[in-house]
This record gives sequence, structure tokens and C-alpha cells, in this order.
Amino acid sequence: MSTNKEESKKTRRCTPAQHAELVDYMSNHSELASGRFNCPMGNAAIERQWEVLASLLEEFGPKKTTAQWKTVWRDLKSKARARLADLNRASKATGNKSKAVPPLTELERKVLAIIGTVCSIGDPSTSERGLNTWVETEEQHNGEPTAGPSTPEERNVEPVAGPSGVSTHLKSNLPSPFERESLRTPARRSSADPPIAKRRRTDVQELDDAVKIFKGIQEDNNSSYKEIATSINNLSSSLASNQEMQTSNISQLVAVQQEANRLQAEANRLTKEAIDVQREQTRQIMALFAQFINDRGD
DNA sequence: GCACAAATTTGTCGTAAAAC
DNA sequence: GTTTTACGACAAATTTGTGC
Repeated sequence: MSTNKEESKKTRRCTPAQHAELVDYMSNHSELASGRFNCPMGNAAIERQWEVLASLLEEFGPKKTTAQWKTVWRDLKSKARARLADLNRASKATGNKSKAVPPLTELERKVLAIIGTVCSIGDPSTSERGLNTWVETEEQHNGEPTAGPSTPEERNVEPVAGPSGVSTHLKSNLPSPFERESLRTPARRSSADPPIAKRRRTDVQELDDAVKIFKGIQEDNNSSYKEIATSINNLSSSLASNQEMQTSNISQLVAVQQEANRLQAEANRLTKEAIDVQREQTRQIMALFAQFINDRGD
């Protein structure tokens, strides 16, 4: 269009690369995605992270302030949640389904993996929502598999390609950063949600959930310990082989040094013999010279 | 420790503008 | 012209500070 970008009310739109980079960054910085740092000066740390992110995203498209990127992230989350809610509604809809809801995009799935899905489809522990979704089913709460769909295809949602190295809610039983946060502080209630009293879990359920989460963390720790043990074994064996190499090298060096010493000793011996021969020759020359002088004096 | 108010954060919705 | 996105307004929830 002919409108001046500088004077226009709205900034230029983000590029897909910027969205992808933003989501990628969030997947690796859960504390930023959840907006909470568990350390002193947490807000300052968050602000610094946003500034870092803003400068990073600057390379992929139009420049924005940290406030604008916060809005972009907020809208991304909101949109992803809305899309998942639509999908869920469509999957539960009865009658003539004239309007098909398109599946989630890669970006939306990543966003949902980062933020968790409870706020989009409701808390499965509350039956009034009646959502037999594939995310966090009774399997987690009772340890029993549900009768609902078991494959992603059956659930009308493709498997989530979660962030690398991050245990996402959709990939494991561990809660996402958002849900971990929600264990400490109750999730924000949307205007469409039922009253708090209905949503509130019982203490027993809370404890049960906490135990399950701790078990998950424990399993994660155990697998980490195994990895560490394997790494230590690998390290020690490589150190041993290095030591072996060093030992064999030292043996060679010692042999060479011994040979050198032997040669040096032989050289010393020959030098001493030469000196002795030279001394004897000098002594004989001096004797002949003295004889010559005596003969001349006579 | 509790109650209250103010400040801050976060999610939703509607609308204008950019992009197609 | 339609779709998508940025952004402001608003509401709800949380956090923080203060007084008792």
C-alpha cells in the first residue's frame, strides 16, 4: 500500500521466520514463556531476556519493541488456545458437520506444547467440561488407560514435535512450565470458564497429582543419573586408553634416552682413550725433544 | 497471621490496518 | 474483497505493600 510505514498506526507484520524463532526461543526458555523467574531480580531477568529475544528476532524481519513482542507472544498463545478449543468442540460436535476445522499448524502445536493445554480444553479432572481429549486423560490421574482415542489420528490432532531437549506436556507426563506454575498458583479463570468452586480440585486429587509429578521428576532424575554414569564410564575408559598411550610413549622415550645415554658413554670412553693416546704421544715427543737438546749441548 | 487496597500481570474480545 | 494480524480496552487473577 501507499501508506507510510513509519507514520502508520500499526507496525509491519511479523514474518513466519520471526514467529518460528519466537516459539523456538520460548521452548528453550520456559521461565520467559511462563513469565516467572524463580530467583531474585526475576523481573529484571525477564526484561533482559525479552531484550535479547527482540534483538534476535530483529534479524528475521521488522523490528519491534519488547512490549510489542510480548503482545505478539500473548496473541500467539491466545490464538493457539482458541484453535485447540475449536478443534475440540468440532470433535465433540453432533449432527451434520458441514464445517470442517483444519488441523493445528506446526507453530500452534509448538505453542501449545510450551504453554500446556489445560486452559484451552479445560481441566480434565473436572468432569463438567466433559472433554475426553487425548491430552492429560484419566490415565494420569488414576493410572488407568481411558476408553477414549489412543492415536493422534483418532484424536484428530497430529503428534506434537516438541522442543528439543524439553519435556513438554504433550510428550511426557511431566507438566509444562505453565502447568508447573499452575500447581503453585491457580490458573487464571477465563470468562467462559465455570465458577471457581466447580473447578477446584479436592485436596486428595491435588496430592495425587503432586505425587505423580514427583514420580515423573524422579524418573527423569533416574534416567539423568544413568546418562551421567554412562558418560563417566566413557570418560574413564577414554582416560585409561589415553594413559595407556602415554605409558607406551613414555616407554619408547625411555628406550631412546637409554640408547642416547649408552652412545654418550661410548663417546666419552673413546674421547678418554684419544686423550690418553695424545698424552702418551706428547710425553714421547717431549722425551725425544729433551734428548735432542742434550745431544746439542754436548 | 489476616484483611484490605493498590499495582501488576494475563487472557479475551472487538476493531482497524496490513497482507494476500 | 477476504483473511490475518496488531493493538487497545476491559475484566479477572495474582502479587505486593500496609496496617492491625
